[in-house]
Formats: sequence, structure tokens, C-alpha cells
Amino acid sequence: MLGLLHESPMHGYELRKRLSSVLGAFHAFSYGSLYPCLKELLVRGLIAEEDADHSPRARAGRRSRIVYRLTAEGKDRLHELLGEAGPNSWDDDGFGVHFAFFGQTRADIRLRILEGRRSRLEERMDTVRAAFARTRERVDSYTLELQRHGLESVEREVRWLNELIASERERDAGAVGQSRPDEADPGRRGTYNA
Amino acid sequence: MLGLLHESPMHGYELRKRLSSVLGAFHAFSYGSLYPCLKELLVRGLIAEEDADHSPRARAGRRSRIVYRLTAEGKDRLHELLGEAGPNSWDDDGFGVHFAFFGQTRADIRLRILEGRRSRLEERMDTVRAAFARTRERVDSYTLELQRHGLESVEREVRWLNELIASERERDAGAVGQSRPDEADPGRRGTYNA
DNA sequence: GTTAGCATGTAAGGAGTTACATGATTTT
DNA sequence: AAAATCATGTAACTCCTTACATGCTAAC
Repeated sequence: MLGLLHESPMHGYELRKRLSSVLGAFHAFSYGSLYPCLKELLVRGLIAEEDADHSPRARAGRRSRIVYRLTAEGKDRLHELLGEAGPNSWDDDGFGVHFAFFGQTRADIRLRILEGRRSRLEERMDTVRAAFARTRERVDSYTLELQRHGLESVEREVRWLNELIASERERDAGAVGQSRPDEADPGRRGTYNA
Repeated sequence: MLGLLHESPMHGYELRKRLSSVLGAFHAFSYGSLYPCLKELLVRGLIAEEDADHSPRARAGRRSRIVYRLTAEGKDRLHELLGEAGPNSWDDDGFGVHFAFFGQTRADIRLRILEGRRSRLEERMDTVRAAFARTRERVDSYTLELQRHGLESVEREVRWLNELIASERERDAGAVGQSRPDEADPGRRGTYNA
């Protein structure tokens, strides 16, 4: 939510739609958790209500919309969160969120997160493959098929990460100094369909 | 849990390991939810405690293990659940569980579930693609990359389902009468790596 | 004029986790 | 003798959803 509000001020309803679209594949939030959350961020001083609504096509009635914007404290907190490169940014829930805001994340942190995610997945593959070898020949063929498909999905994500890591490294080699977060661009159109 | 106990009686600790291995990719359960759940199934009469432990290498001490087996009511309930082919068996949570026990599911139900899952995924792809088209050119390239990868994962699962549906149909054509659940076998080794 | 979408919120409750408590046995 | 694994269980708590309550505007 901080990440989205950093892009531009928004009201709750709109925020939820953006949230569904950005995190869509991972998770969506209902209003029952979104509005209380906004309220808490407000209390904590990370966001504030905009005084007036100057956006185009606004004030055309509708209903008293509360537009929130990020405060200075909110920006600090956001950058603190984006600077994290621990287990939280590798697990299924955290990775998607961190990745979605890579555009505002430092290059070295990006790399650390991608590599962390990869080794987390490789760990999981080892576990699954070990269980695979142990129980082979004893299980239902549909169960086996399910596990095989799951394993292939993970393998696919690892390949994806490998490509991302490679293109991150390439960019790093090109830029002599520190790349500003804004310059970030995966830039790999059409690599997969070949 | 009913499905696993149908395969063979087990105690809680073992059940949890089997659960992690079968559903692994989807979800694992902690003891904090497993044991209370066993207790409830016991109260509901769907499972019962085994009188004695006659399994090999048992009684070698360890600790008072409680081995549960499926009662007749439990079997009825299991087959009732396996006969369901509604939204519950198409959603992310339900599909994996239903699929894992396809070996004990009727052929026509299997097909209905696979097709339901497929149309659910196609629905989702349409939504995502629509949002894709609307917001294109306006979003961060990492966000875009994430959405693209998510979309490809779904497309991949649809192709997987297509192959499974095809092989189900093939088997149906081969068998004149009703195929017993036990004969079920996806049998498509080495199709993907080609 | 009624349905659909916009917009904000609350209360109750479901589903599951974490952390703890306990204790035996096997491995190092 | 310590550490890991086996084995069962409970209480508190977190997080999020569902269902409801409210009321406005746009489209059909």
C-alpha cells in the first residue's frame, strides 16, 4: 500500500483495484482489511489525508472520497522496507510484493533478493526430489503427476530468475557507478517466445 | 485426511508428513490444526482409534501413538467429497486435494473437475489480459514482467490440463463400460521433455 | 425505475499459526 | 551426555473474509 501510494495519492477503492492488478496473481485484499489498514497507517503517521481533491474529473459529486498520500515518515518506512533483503523478501508472500516495486529498489538489493529467492526454491526442490525418490513406486500415479507438475513449475521459476539475474548483472556491468533505481528496466521483450 | 486414512491407518505425526508430501506444493498443516481436526473427525464418527498397533517395528516403545482408521461413515463421507464437482474442486485450494485423490474418483467426475479447473483458469486469464491491455505503457516494467510471468504460469497449467483431459478422453474411448477408479492412470511419461 | 458501479466503513467469525508444555527414544 | 527426532497436545493470537450497513451516481 505504501508502494502504491508512493506512485500517486489515491483513495481506498482505487487502491484496492490497483492492489488486485499488481498483486493479482498472488493475493487480493477485501475492503474489510483494507480500510482498517489505511486507518492504522494514518494513526502511525505514515500516510495523511489530502486536503482537497484537485484531480481531473473529481468533485463531480459521487461521494466524499478520502484521498491519501504518503508522508515523509511513510517514505522513510517504504524505503526501509524496500531495503530489506531477508527471508521475508524470498518467501511466497513477500517476494511478489518486493519484486513489484523493484523499480524503486537499489540494484544490489534487487540482486540479493533474486538470488535469495532462487536458493529458497532450490532448497524446496531438493526436499521434494528427496521425498520423490523415497516414495516412488508406492504412490498413486495422479499424486505423482501432481508432484511432477509442481516440481516443473518451480523449475520454471528458477529459469525465470536465472534470466532476470543475468540481465541484472549485465546492466551492472554496463553502468560503472551506482544505477539510480529509476533507470531500472528488465528489458527482455520477446526472449521467451523464441 | 480422510483420503490418506483410506489408503492406510496412521497416527497424527505420520499423517502430517504424508500431508506435506502430497499437498506439499499447495499447503502444509501445523500440528496446531491437525490434532484438533483429528479430534473433531473422531467426535463426528468419521474416524476411530485402532485398538492395538500391529504394524511392523511398532510397540518398540516410543510413545503412546494413536493410530486412526476410517470408519464406514468416514468412507461414505470421503466418497461423497470425492463425488463433488463444483467450484470447491476448481479453486486453488480444492483442486490440488481433489486431484491428488483422482485414483479413487469416478472417471466422469475427474473429467468434470479438470474441465471446470480449465475454464476457471481461462476466466482468470481473460481478466488479467483485460487489465493488461488497459494499463499497458503506464506501469513499471518490473510490475509488467511479474504479471507476464504470472500469466505464462497460468497458460502452462492450461496446457497441462489439456493434455490430461485428452488422455482421460482416450481412456474413456478405450474402455467400453465404466472404468473402475483403481484402473486410473495418467500414463504420460516423457511427453514434456520432448 | 432499477440495476450496476462507486465509495466507505464495522462486527463477527473462520481458519490456521506460533509458542509453549511434555516426555520418550535414537543418534552422535 | 547432548542433540535430534518422534509423538501429542493446548491456548493465545494474527490475519483476513463475510456479511452487513449506508448512500451516492450513471447507465439502460
